[in-house]
Amino acid sequence: MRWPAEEVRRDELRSSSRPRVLLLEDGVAPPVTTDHLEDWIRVPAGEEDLRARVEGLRLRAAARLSPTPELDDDGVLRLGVGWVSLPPVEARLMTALLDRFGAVVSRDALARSGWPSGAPGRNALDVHMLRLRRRLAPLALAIRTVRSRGYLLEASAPADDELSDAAAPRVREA
Amino acid sequence: MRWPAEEVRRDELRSSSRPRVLLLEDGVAPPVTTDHLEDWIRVPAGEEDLRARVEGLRLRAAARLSPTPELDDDGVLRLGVGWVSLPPVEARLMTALLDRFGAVVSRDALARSGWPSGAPGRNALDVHMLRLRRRLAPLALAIRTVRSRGYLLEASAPADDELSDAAAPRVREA
DNA sequence: GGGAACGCTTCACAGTGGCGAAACGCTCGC
DNA sequence: GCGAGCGTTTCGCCACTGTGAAGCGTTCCC
Repeated sequence: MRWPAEEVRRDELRSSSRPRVLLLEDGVAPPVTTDHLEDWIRVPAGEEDLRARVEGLRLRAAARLSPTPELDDDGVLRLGVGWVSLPPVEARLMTALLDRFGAVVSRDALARSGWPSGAPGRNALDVHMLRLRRRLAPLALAIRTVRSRGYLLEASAPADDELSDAAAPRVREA
Repeated sequence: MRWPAEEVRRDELRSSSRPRVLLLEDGVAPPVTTDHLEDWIRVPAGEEDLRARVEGLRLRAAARLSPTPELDDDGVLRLGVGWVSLPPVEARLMTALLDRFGAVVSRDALARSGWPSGAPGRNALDVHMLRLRRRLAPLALAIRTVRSRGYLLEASAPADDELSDAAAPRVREA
C-alpha cells in the first residue's frame, strides 16, 4: 500500500491485526511504530528488497498465529511472553518433541533422547511425560498420546476441543 | 552493524536476544527472518530512514521486554522513578544479570563476575543472591532460580499475571 | 462374548542434592 | 565503637529423579 496516501486503509488493517507494508513516497518521513505487523520501504526500491520485506513480514505474521516454542540451552522453554524452566531429563525429552513438532515421536526415540547413556526403568518415561504435560499446560502446549506409536507435541487446542475429545475419533494410523 | 561482514556479531546478538539493524552493502540479498528484534536497511540510505529503523526497533524491543534497568558506575541501579544503591560485589553480580536480562546466567558466570580474582566459598554466592533479591524487590525486579542452571533477572510483575490467569488445578509434587 | 493381556495414566513413596535462609563472626571506614 | 559489607556455617525445605503399584480403557484370542 502507498503511504501516506492510503492512511485510512493502513488503520483498517492495523485494527484488524493484518500485516502490511507501507510504500513511502519520496520525501516522506518514515512512520515509527511498535506494531510487529507493519513494515515500510522507500520507493523506488529493488524488486528483491520489496520481496524480502513482504516475505519477512509474512513469516512473522505466521509465527504469531501459530507460535513455535523455543527451548534454549539453559532448559528455559519460551512461548510468547511466558516461560517455564525444564529440568535436565525433561529438557532433553522436549528437544526430541520440538525437533518433530506436530509429528509423532516414538517412545523409543524419546527414551534415547532423554537418557543417551541408557534408559532406567520403563515407567520412568511415562512419569516424565506426565510431568512434562503439567509443566507445559500454562504455556498452552499439549502432549497427545498416539497409542502404541508414541507422543505428539502441539499447541493446546481451546477448551471445547478437549471436551469433544471424549466422543471424538481417536487418532489412529491408517 | 554491517552485513554480511559482521555475521558473527549478528549471531551473538541474536542468541542473547538483543536488537540489531543490518546495513546491507550494495548488491547483497536481504536476509529474511522471523526475528522480531532484527531489521535491515540498504546503504546508502537517508539519515532519517536509518533513524526510523533504529527507533522502531528500539520501541519494539522495549515493548517486548519490560523497561530495562540501568546500573551506573557508582553502583546505583535505576528503574523508572526508583533507585537503589548496590555494594561492590552485588553491583558486579548485577552487571552479569543485566548483560543477559531475561535469560539464564549460570552460577559459575556469576561467581566469575562477582569475584574476578577468585571466588570465595561456595555459599557466598547464594547469600549474595538472597541479598540482591531483597534489594531489588522495591524496584519490582525479581531474580528467578532455574534449578541446576543458574539465575534469571526479570520484571517481577509478569509472574503474578501468570499465576492468576491459570485456572489450572493446583499442581503439586512430593 | 468374555476374559486375559496390553498400553497408558496417575499416584505414592524414597533417595539425593541444590538452594534458601538465618545466625554468627570478621574487617574496614567514619 | 559503630554500622555496613562480606564470608562461613548450619539447618531444613523442596525440586528432581526413579520405582512400585493401582486404575482403566483397548485389543487380542479362545
